[in-house]
Amino acid sequence: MVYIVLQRAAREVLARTFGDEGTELGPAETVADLAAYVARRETERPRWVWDYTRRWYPSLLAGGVRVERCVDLRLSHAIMRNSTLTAGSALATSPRSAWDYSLVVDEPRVRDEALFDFDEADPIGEPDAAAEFLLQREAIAASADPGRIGLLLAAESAGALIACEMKSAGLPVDADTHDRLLTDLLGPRPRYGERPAKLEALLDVMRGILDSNDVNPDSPAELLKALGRAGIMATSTRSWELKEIKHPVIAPLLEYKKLSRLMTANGWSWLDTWVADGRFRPEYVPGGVVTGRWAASGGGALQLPKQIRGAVIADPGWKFVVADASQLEPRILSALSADRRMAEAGRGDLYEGIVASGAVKTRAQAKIAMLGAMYGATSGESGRLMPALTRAFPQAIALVEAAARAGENGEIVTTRLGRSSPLPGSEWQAAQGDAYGEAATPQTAARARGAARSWGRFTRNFIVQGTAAEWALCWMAGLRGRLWSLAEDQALDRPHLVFFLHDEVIVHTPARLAEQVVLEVRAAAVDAGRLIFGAMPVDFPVTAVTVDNYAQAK
DNA sequence: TACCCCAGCGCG
DNA sequence: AAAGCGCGCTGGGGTA
Repeated sequence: MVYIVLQRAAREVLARTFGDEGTELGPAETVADLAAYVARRETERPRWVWDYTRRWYPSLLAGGVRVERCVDLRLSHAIMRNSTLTAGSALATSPRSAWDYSLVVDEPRVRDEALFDFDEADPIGEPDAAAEFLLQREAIAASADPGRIGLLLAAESAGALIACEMKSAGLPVDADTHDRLLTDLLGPRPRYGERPAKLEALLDVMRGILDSNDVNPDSPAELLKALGRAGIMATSTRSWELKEIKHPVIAPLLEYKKLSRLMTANGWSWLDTWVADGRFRPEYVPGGVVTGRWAASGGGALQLPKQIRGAVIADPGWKFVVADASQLEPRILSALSADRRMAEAGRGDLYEGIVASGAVKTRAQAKIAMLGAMYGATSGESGRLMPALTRAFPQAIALVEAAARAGENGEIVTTRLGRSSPLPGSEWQAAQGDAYGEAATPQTAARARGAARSWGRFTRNFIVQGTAAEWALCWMAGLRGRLWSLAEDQALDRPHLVFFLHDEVIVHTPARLAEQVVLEVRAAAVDAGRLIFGAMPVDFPVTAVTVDNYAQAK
């Protein structure tokens, strides 16, 4: 494997080539035309090593240059700084440096988005990418499990490439259809600052029932008061609480809230702001969530409501292949814990399998029980089902229980591939101290216990959600390679990823290749399971459908 | 005016 | 069903 480390200098880019052993191959090169250089050396199939993919790759993509693989030094650094698999390495024990700052929200240098669009060196000074690269290679080599951490870093870096490519391609959104969907539900687009007809009509109905002409349903505090005056003693205006109340105003109010939400979050102004040239281009943020899931910013990409998915329409002659990993997190749990009985139950529909095992009576119960096991439910139906689930699958439940105990004790937990949880913050530590200190009271003890359990629920879920995120990254990285091989056209004329949502992807593909894409999506899922869990016989079935618009996928 | 926090709800 | 995990966005309402 050849690694080419790119480094911004004052006016140009410096490229240094390294071999597997960390030995430098040949002299450093000064690069004037980066896109041309990368395109030329990409034929060697190197790993491009750079500080931050989002800083380098968009301009390459804009120049028509796609790369197969990279090392994102900042994302890799963030993982190895915390991972129990690299604890004790020079990287993990060194003081915080520039390599630690990019993912810290409060860090002033990243507040300025322009920094990343800027094709020049950071005026504050460029950290030495080659030195960091060698430090990382050393940490991987000395790791307790180089294979796992290496796979995680490769998958994370592939994710960084995919995030840029998806933004570059964009998700196709049809403005006219979006407008029609809104008009059907809300009435025609109102003038700025006005409510659409449907909301206005519902408001009239509510005001009539409440006998109040100035109630503002958009203000929870005001609404609560108005409900109180009408004799409705709710403690909040949350929909699920209102649903339990029998009163004529509830039905129009719930409908108002639903439609109002659509209007504000994904209405006309959403389209104006976030969709341009028929494409929705959110900023995906790999590693943006503490568990390793992606975050996104700009238009709420990961919350695209079902109501408007019909406006996500494939180009003429193209299709969407919408694929999601069925029941991913419980399957991850059975693989992580090597619980063969749960793996057996997951041969087909996992929840039906749990019913067949005799643990619970209905599919709905199986689902609630599994969610409770992974989230740490203690009460309600979910809590009541736990003992039966534990009897049926002791090995799987023991794994999440151990993770919960670790968190309650303030310890770290680690995913399958090596992403470790953060330590609880100083407030948490202080609360634990208060429970035993001289000033301890029943109140401080209860607060400490509550905080401990809460952190335990976090670590319990961390290993499952985090390992599921690793699976999804491996799935998507493998799929990206497979899609690329399906055609010989220009990048955007080949099948390509346009959307990712934790356990679901959308591929935009020429219609003639859709059937093949479905096969690749499934094959990539099989690969991902093998890569991460080896011979452990856990199935990761994928539901994949070929559609013209996103709403047609269930 | 510019921020910050909260309540509420969308997604997995 | 409304207890338990992780997010981002909006409008309201407060403070500086």
